[in-house]
Amino acid sequence: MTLDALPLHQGGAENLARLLAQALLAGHWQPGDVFPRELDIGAHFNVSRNQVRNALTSLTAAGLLERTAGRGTQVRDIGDWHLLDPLMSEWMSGLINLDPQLVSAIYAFRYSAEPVVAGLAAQAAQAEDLERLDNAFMGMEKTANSAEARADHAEYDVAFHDATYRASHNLVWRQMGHLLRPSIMALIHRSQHRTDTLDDSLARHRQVLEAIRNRDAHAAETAAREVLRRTAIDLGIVS
Amino acid sequence: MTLDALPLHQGGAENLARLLAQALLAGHWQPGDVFPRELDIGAHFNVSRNQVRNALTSLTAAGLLERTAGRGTQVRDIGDWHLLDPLMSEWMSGLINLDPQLVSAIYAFRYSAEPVVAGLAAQAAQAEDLERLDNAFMGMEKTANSAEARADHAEYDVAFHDATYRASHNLVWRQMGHLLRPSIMALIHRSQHRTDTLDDSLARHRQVLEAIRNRDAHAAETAAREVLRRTAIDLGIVS
DNA sequence: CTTGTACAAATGTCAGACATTTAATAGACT
DNA sequence: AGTCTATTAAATGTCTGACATTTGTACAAG
Repeated sequence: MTLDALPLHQGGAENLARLLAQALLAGHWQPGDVFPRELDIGAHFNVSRNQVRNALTSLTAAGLLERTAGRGTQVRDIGDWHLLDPLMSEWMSGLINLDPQLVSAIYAFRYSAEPVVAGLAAQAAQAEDLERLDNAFMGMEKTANSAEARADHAEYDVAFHDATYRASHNLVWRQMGHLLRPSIMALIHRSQHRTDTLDDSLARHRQVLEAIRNRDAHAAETAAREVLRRTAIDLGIVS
Repeated sequence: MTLDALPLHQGGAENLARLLAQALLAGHWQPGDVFPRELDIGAHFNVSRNQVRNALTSLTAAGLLERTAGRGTQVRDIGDWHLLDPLMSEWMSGLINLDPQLVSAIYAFRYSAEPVVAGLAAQAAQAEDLERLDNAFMGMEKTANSAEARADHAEYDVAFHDATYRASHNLVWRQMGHLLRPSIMALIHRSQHRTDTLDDSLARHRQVLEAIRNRDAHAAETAAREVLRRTAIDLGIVS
């Protein structure tokens, strides 16, 4: 893999890190591949070696690369990537073509975790949490039937899940929800959205909301599982 | 707060970052305080400005600091810290006096998450996973009855939980297990360890191991919950 | 065939100058 | 007196070139 396929970069050093990270996340390099040298990267994008080093430092901190003096830079195995690193989270936002292995791993995690979170939310939710969930759900309803509001619909969908994590009133789960934001967004963007599937998705979200409002932890778990089953169908993981 | 109270630093730039981070985690600076300038830090520790900048870059990435050109470096609010950042995890290891609020939040998270993880492990564990769990458990047994092997016992305990997360064969859960390592270690160190409670703890861990070996997801969930109930008692959260 | 040496290539580090951003200050005009 | 503007100082951000250190390789001596 060479740098030629990458789009031209413009802006600060953060953009360079983002650009390279997204190429890695999309699977343009295989684990074990040697990464281009600092000077080559700098020459290709016409930036100083400093900026290249700053960008590579970020990628290394996120576990994407391994650098050793004299040997060069290598792409690390996916298992070593720091998926929960906020940097990673930021880079994944806006990225549509995720590595399929990542997509299924993130989906599997959410399928196991979100029912628990919804259950906790049913026990711990307060008035302001319910308000957040309500707003997000109403936004989803409002934007369901127009094609041009699709981006807004995705935002409300993410906001709904974020509000669920937040309603658990646990610091760790709340961080998880924040970190998963872009992943959830990516999953939503990969989903097929026809009119009938959207109606079904809305109905399942509504059941989560109602269960949390009724403080019924068991029902919330079940409903959250149903939402994710719908997601699996839309993703093409199952039919 | 000045730098004078900090121990002298020796070694690479990583040590400097660790030193400053642990000072922050110990509460030596209050949120909103201005952090010393690059040149002052460099002069105090007798290192180049480059090393200081590298260290501060790490702390900024972890959400501990906020730096703006011209204004200086500020300590961010605790709510903005990236608790799940691998860097943070590394810096927390070795710190014993965790914030009580943090302890209970982490315990609550584990109580909700680990049963699910154990269930996944029962479904997905392979031969090598069982071997890791076996080794960790046998280590726990071997070090249970001697006071001087207490540190080793804690290591095996942590290894057991890490192996459980790993056996789930999910990339995200595996990362969680890795990130929770120092937190789990801190919880173990806070626990009371008398002989009878240790026997009870061992018995409950054994049931998790057996359930995973028998591929019984439901039993694994229940057993994991029992292990954490024991932990809660040892922590003094419940009696 | 092994070992040692020299060399090349890559990342790591340093020092200094300069750029940019921000806040404070002094001064001029109304 | 008050307010706007220009200047200055202080901090972080960036660039550049040189040098240090680590690693892999080629080659020759034993």
